[in-house]
Amino acid sequence: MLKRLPRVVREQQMLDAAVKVFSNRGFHAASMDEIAELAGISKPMVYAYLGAKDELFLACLQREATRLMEAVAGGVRPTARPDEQLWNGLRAFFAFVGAHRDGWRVLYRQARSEPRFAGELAGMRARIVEVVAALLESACVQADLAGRIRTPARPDDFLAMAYAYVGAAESLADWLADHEEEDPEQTATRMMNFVWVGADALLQGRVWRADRSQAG
Amino acid sequence: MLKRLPRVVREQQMLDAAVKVFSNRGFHAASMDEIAELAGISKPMVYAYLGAKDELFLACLQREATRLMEAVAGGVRPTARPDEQLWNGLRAFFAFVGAHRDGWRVLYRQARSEPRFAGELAGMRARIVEVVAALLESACVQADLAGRIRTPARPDDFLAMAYAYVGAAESLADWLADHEEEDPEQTATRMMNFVWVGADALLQGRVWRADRSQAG
DNA sequence: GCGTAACCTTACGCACGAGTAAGTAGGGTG
DNA sequence: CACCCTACTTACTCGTGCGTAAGGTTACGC
Repeated sequence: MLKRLPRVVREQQMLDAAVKVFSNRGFHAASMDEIAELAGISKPMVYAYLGAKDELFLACLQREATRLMEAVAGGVRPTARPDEQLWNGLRAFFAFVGAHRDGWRVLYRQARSEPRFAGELAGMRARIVEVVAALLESACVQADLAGRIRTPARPDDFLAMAYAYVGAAESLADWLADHEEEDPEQTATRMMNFVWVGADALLQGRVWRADRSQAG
Repeated sequence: MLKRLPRVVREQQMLDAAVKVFSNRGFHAASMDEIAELAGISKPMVYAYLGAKDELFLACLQREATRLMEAVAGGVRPTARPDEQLWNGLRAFFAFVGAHRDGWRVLYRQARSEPRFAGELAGMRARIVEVVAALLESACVQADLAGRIRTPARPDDFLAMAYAYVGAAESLADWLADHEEEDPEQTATRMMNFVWVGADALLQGRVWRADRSQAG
């Protein structure tokens, strides 16, 4: 009719449309017809290029996840101090989410609630948690050299802490995704305060216990 | 056939079954037939007692949310110190999630990803965030009386912090829901350390800034 | 200028699952 | 014992939406 476009271009248009529709409707309620229509193409083209609904969703997932990872990795200088690395990573992360709210909703909500894709996502997530845990450990080692550590931490503790931090970040990101007016930079600052001050205190061996308010 | 049971009993059986199926399959993929079968009853009974699929899901949501709220409220002594209140609340919260993993998955994942129910859930969540924010503020006032505060905090800061904490807790709870072996008590301890030590440091006016590692 | 391959369409089959109509059986009350 | 109300069933209708068969059209190589 109007324009005949090469495959690669159409594929991106389809993925754009799919991410939008999946984000707004949810995986099941999203219809292939609506995705096709929004992409300005007919349904069989979607099947021809990107396969059935599952495969299409996975393609969305992978594209968005890759973009996110690249954005974060691109924002971090590996030679910087741990807190600077964290700060730059968080800035890049929240900036990305702020700019790709639909993508984030697909990644974080849809993929998670569909048992079929939860595994795929859990894997990506686990990698991030490990990176954060490694960052914490490196910060800890650094602090140890400065002679500030009082409680030796076990690997599981780093992992659990990293899990909690990642969860907190996701939660803030999720909030950001639904609040058009929120500034990603400010969200990142909040997260950084939240994480670093707490982490620093923890790394100095301060521990909360049930019997008294604080020790260390 | 076998047993004729009073309505109230059947309703609970149906809700039990519905929570399980919604949790395992997701809202859309869950079929009324499967729910009915698992409840040991035929489909029209479900419609007769609890209405259409939407209403059934909402009924699940409300039952689980109410139970959760009651469990947490029952665990907290309002006269205790803020950190003790928090500790008891977290203990009750994680204990509940550990004991009702299916219910938690329905609340946290399904409701969230279905735009139709997201609003309902967001309301419940907002109430929790407000409670946590109030707890933080009361802790802050208490600290202020002790003359430890150096940076005056604005209401938005409490809210954002509360949001991050709630997100971290949800994230840990979500992890707990998927890990049969994890002990809820330990999860609560981790969260408490994470929250309280960080919060205490923040309340003492320690702030992270981009230019230097720390101030205060 | 003509084949052919890539791009693109309309129009359908078909399964699955929500919701219902119509009717059966048990147990309490007169 | 006749009544009736509540618990319960089988056996359907019908919409919705995934996936496809079969065919049309543009661009490009030779």
